[in-house]
Amino acid sequence: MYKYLIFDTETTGLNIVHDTPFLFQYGLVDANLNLVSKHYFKADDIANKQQFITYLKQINTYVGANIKFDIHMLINAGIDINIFEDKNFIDVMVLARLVVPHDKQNTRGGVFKIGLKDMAAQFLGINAKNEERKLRTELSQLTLAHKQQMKNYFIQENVWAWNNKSNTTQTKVLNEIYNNWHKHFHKYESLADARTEFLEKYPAPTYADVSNVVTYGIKDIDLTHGLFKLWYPQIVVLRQVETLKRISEATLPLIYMEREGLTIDLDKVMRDRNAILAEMERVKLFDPRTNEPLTVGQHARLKQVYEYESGMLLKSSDKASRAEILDASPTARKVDYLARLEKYLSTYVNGIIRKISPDNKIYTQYNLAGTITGRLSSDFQQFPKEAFTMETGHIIDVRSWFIVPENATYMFYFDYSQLELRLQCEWTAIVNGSPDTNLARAFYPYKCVEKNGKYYHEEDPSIEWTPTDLHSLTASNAFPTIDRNDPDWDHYRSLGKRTNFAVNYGASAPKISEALNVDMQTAQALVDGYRQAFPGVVAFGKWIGRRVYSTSSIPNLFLRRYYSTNKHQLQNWLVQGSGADLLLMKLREVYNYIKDKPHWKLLITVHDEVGFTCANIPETQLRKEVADIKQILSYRLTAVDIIADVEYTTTNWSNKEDWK
DNA sequence: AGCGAGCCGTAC
DNA sequence: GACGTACGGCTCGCTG
Repeated sequence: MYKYLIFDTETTGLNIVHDTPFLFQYGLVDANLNLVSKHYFKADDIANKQQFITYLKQINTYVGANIKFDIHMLINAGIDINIFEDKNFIDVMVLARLVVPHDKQNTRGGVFKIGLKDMAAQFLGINAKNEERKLRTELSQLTLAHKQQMKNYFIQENVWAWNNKSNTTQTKVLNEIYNNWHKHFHKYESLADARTEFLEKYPAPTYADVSNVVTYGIKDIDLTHGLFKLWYPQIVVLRQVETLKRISEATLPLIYMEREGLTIDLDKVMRDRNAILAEMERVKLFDPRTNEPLTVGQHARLKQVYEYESGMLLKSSDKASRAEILDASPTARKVDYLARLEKYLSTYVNGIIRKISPDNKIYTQYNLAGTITGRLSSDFQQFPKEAFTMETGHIIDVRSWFIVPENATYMFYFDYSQLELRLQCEWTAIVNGSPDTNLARAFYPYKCVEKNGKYYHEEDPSIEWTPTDLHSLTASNAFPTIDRNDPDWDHYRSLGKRTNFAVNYGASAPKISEALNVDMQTAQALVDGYRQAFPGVVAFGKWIGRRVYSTSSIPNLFLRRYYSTNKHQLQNWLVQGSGADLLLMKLREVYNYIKDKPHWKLLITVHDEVGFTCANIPETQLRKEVADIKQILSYRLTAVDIIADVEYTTTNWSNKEDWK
């Protein structure tokens, strides 16, 4: 009788492993998508919880807004994770991405607001923002009171050393301690114990302490149902069934991955933090005109300073602009260094300290609806690859902080090789009937004749096949008079490489000129060199240009449809989105493979790579299973194969090396 | 004090 | 209209 179960939780916080729900809301929905009844119960209400679990078991399709988060909360509330095996997960945020016309989602410069309240306002005409505002206002009042209570506690415990200072100073100190402890704790060591004791005795207020949380929570069931009823039928109409199913099947693997977390070498993070703090203490920034202190974030003022020191007009204060006046501007040189220190301290060091759990792990959520193409997004996607050496010689290597967890021996990284280029090659084959020759020859001896185990170009058998050097090809087309043995060839090849990337992303000559800092004539030569090298890709673009006039949508290689007429962006979406859907599909397949092999655990995924931990198993078994996973991840297209390279480490992420 | 836009820097 | 997709931190201006 009930076909769909909508649920939502209100929780003590956002940590997917350590926070718990205090309120559960759910709704029962029949086959006609009508909401039959709504229910809620508190965490200690055993009888109602049992009833809810019965529904969880009976009903096969769950509906939610950011449903993965609520599944985590159900697990944290003690509900058996095995209940969720083989269920269907429908997330209204995912429905939005599949159903709302993509040109409408694509507010260039802005963001498509995908939060429940925003979508309810936009698509249901229901204004639920007031309830949310009321909730936030009340919580913020409770939090302010709690902050004052903390100060009083410090005074009472005789650890508050600022009574003789101005109110402004005291407020600043209190804010640093209360709101931004993860940034400032090194300045208040003598307070650390008292602060911990206070927070244990008097925990910070949460949504649980707010008066309207039940009405707020139950309203979310209505909003979620409203969007579900509006959009779910459209999934069939708009031919997104396969994609919704693929996303649903990737949901539980991602939940397991998210719960694994990343293990941090906190001691090393702290050592690096101290090194950065000391260096930032040494290198201070001042406005040369006034001697006032400056921070690297004051872009507008810094731009004035750069112009003052160099006598040149700049269009920005960013790294590229600084590069133009580096010799003339001491401040620009200082900012180059200081901005990097600041970035590493704020975003990586303090960011990890803010997020780290008592188990020395950091957790994240992979957003299934974060991108227009279908890529996952997460805050694990931008940890710097390169180490950076400070002027003191101290090396900051962010990826070295991520270590093999205690219950494992290895971390493995399966990284798709040239994923998007291969997908682009496949597209050229699909739309032109045969793949772009030079692109295909980068991957295999396409249109070659075999002789004695060697391959020779079909059109000129005197040329032996070697994988196309795509970047040199563009460069030699653009600069036909420059020989590959020229001492400056590396420079020209680098221009070719950057052009290939930029043009694949849709750049034309003006942007090439700007980005590569070459004149328009050179930029045009590079673009022409690209087009001469890859005529199949050019034809792919033209094909899209025709298709947008004849159909309302174009499917990617895994049948996710993009409802758009934007030829320029579609050319990228079809490639990037195909990679995204391949990854979603493969996450499920490797999940199925390791299901009966608990020594393997999903660890991380970033667009074209999947990471695992593995316990200490016999070498022959390990070799076989790594080969199996590599095989599962590979995918045979019509024109080219998608394959994964394998790397591993027994120490930390930075030390990973090729698996042989 | 809270919020949002804009800027910058990091990833694939 | 034209270098794609993201996320996080900081500053600044606006609002109440």
